[in-house]
Amino acid sequence: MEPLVAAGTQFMREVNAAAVLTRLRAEPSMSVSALAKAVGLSRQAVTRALNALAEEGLIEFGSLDRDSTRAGRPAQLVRFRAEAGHVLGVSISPQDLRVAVADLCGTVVASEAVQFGAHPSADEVVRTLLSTIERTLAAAGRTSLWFASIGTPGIVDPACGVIKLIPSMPGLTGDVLLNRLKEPLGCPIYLDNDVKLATQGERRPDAERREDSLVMLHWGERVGAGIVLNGELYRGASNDAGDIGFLDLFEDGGSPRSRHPHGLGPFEDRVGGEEIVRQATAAAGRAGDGEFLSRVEAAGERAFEAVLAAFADGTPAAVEAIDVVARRFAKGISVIRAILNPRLVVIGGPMARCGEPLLAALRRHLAGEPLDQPVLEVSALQQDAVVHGALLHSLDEIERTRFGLVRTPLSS
Amino acid sequence: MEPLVAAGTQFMREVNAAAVLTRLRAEPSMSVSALAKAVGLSRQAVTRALNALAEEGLIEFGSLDRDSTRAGRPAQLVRFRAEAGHVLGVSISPQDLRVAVADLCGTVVASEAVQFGAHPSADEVVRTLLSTIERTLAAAGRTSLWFASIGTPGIVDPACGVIKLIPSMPGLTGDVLLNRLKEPLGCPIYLDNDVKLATQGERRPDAERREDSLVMLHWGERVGAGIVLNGELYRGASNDAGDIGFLDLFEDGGSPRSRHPHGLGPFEDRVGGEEIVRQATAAAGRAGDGEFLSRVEAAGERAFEAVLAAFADGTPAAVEAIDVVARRFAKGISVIRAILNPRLVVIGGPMARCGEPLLAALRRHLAGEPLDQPVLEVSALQQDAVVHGALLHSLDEIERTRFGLVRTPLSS
DNA sequence: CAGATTAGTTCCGTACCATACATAATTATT
DNA sequence: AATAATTATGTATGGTACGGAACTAATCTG
Repeated sequence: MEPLVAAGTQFMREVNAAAVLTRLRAEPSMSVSALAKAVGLSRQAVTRALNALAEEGLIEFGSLDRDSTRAGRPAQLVRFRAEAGHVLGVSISPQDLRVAVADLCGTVVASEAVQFGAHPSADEVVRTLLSTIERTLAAAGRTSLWFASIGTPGIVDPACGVIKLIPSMPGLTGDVLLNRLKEPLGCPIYLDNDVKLATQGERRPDAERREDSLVMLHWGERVGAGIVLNGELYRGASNDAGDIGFLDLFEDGGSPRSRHPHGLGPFEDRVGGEEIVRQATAAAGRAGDGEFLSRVEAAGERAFEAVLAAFADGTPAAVEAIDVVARRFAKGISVIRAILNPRLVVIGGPMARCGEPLLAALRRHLAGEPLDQPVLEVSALQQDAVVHGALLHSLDEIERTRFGLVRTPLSS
Repeated sequence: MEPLVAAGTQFMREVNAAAVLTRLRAEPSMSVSALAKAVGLSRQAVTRALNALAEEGLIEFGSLDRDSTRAGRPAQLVRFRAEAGHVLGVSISPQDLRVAVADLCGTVVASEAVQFGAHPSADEVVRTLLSTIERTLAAAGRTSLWFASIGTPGIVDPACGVIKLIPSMPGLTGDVLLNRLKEPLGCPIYLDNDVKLATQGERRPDAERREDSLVMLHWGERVGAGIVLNGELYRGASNDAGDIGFLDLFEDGGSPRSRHPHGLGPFEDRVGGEEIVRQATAAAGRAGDGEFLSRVEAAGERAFEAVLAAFADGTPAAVEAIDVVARRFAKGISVIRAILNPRLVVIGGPMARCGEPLLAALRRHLAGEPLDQPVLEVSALQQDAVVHGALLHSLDEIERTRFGLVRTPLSS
């Protein structure tokens, strides 16, 4: 409800061009007359708009519609040129790097993933990123890049593109990433927390989006939530809404450990990767499963992944451990439910690999709750969730700034 | 971003009229030239828009600007006719009824409050409501009513104006209220839960509204929350977001009572009015304060209010009791903080009467939290919070439907 | 009282859209 | 095969809203 002003009649044309384009983007191709009928304008108004759009390269007049069985002069087909521009989605983590390029319809035209060695330096990350992006763009063909969205762990301020805190890759703190990518990419760059971007990727794509509400729970070594309400990401007053690692739900003093080991919050401490490993080894010790114990021991830093793999195999100690933390995690979900009442809760992050058995455990622990519980899912995209969310964010941004009504409004 | 279509040049005029009106509403009166400069249109365009608006009765050409010290022809002043229409705000509770009428600028021009006897019947409520509205409207003078918003306890579906569940006044269940008011009021009627309406009243009135986030915690016999995020009320997937009475934070089994007495949720059971009375009598028993005990006893159904009054007087047992529940309540706030990170938390409902001492207790219990905590306030409007929120909602609705850009768009 | 200054009004050209009519290309009918 | 019907496109005309320039109106200043 910004105070738009219709200064001059070209405003009208822009409104109509936006409407025509929006309608056309929903279809592979349409005739001018069909567009006019669908959009509610006269044919000639649509033609004018289409000419302007063709000038911009956003649409293309195709061949005649010879396939139609109907009588009469065949229609001139018009097509949205999805290849007129491309968007980039990037996911950065200490383990790997994922890059994808999509056209303006969201179709992924090229993607690549690169694994890092242990503890890559910031410079290595940036250089690998640049070369990977270059290769991916080359694979996508000669394209103009319109927007790039990048997800990283840690605390990010998307307004100025600055990484505030990133313990797993401290070298990326600040505007390093933005500065070194700005020139090579030559398009607006959006930086945000990976969980928040991934959450946007889980939104409903259809018309009901504005009504949608969902919470994505990243569950791994640490725990964090991305929150989408009324169809848009909610950030919170100081940009850390969804910091549920700091939920303090278990005051019964189950463990005598220090309050916040390694900077973990109370909830993470009771359901995160470290606790899962602890629970699993304890369970294995009770059951006398020396084979499993030594396997976890051998995994060293990757003990958590070893437990997850064992869970997939059905190893009893791992199953028992994950059931223990699932009970605690369910309590977190019930709290989120009471406050937010979301339609959907998606489990993402490493724990998503546990799949349906994990969901079953969570549902079991939630069964006694008095309120109706949200739909529970495991992220279908797994490791690609962040890249996917980043691509969708880029497309949203394009839609808002280039295809939307709010293109050249004069504000009062 | 609805697919608006500019069909015909009159669309342009409507957009411009809306812009002119929006600008004018921010000022007591303005000259045409000043408006043109402020809005970015030519003088003629503004004049045309003003003529149309004057036709509708929304503005008025006033006297010349004789106060101006500047040289030249004095300007013709234009004024927004706030008295062109009025809106109604109503609050219904089992104890009382509050009605207020405001003009289109939100200035309250008449209001009235009526106390009920114990347990009024639905018919009594409706009849009292009708006569009170009639008196209030009469006091406001000859006015046309544009919109009415009504807040009631219980579960309300605002989309269809139906009260789903209202244990304190079961006779109002269903569409009774809507049906009996529709004809006499002769304007759109909006029904919603009282806490949700009151919450909207606490939103920032300024331009930052779209960024604002706040939680209003109704704290009385029962506990519920209203949530405003990104400047708009958040309802949740099944319309019961903020049902924090059902938070289950205290699993240490402090009390051996049955799980959900009187339909109360676990959190309400540990911080609500009944528990406060229990704590207060227990404390008085320990301290041997027989005078206080008998005062509470004598209050009968109003024991909770007696304890609140005692707290205001500084009676030790009441202070002690409220400190106990404040500790528990603070835990609820910290959970809300971790998930939502709101800018502001407002305490409303009966407990708001405890004022600053209560806030001090809550802040004390929150001091140890690792995350920065939101601003804590007590509702300044107290019992008028719901009427105020209802008025604001009515005005918002008017702004959206009559003053906004989205007036007569053709949708595709 | 003349000139300066600011405000409001009138006229005209431009741009947009809608309606109506003419033309083009195809299918169905005779 | 010629003609009618159908559908899509292209072109002319009229109405309306905007902006700019020129003009009129009302006040102040010297």
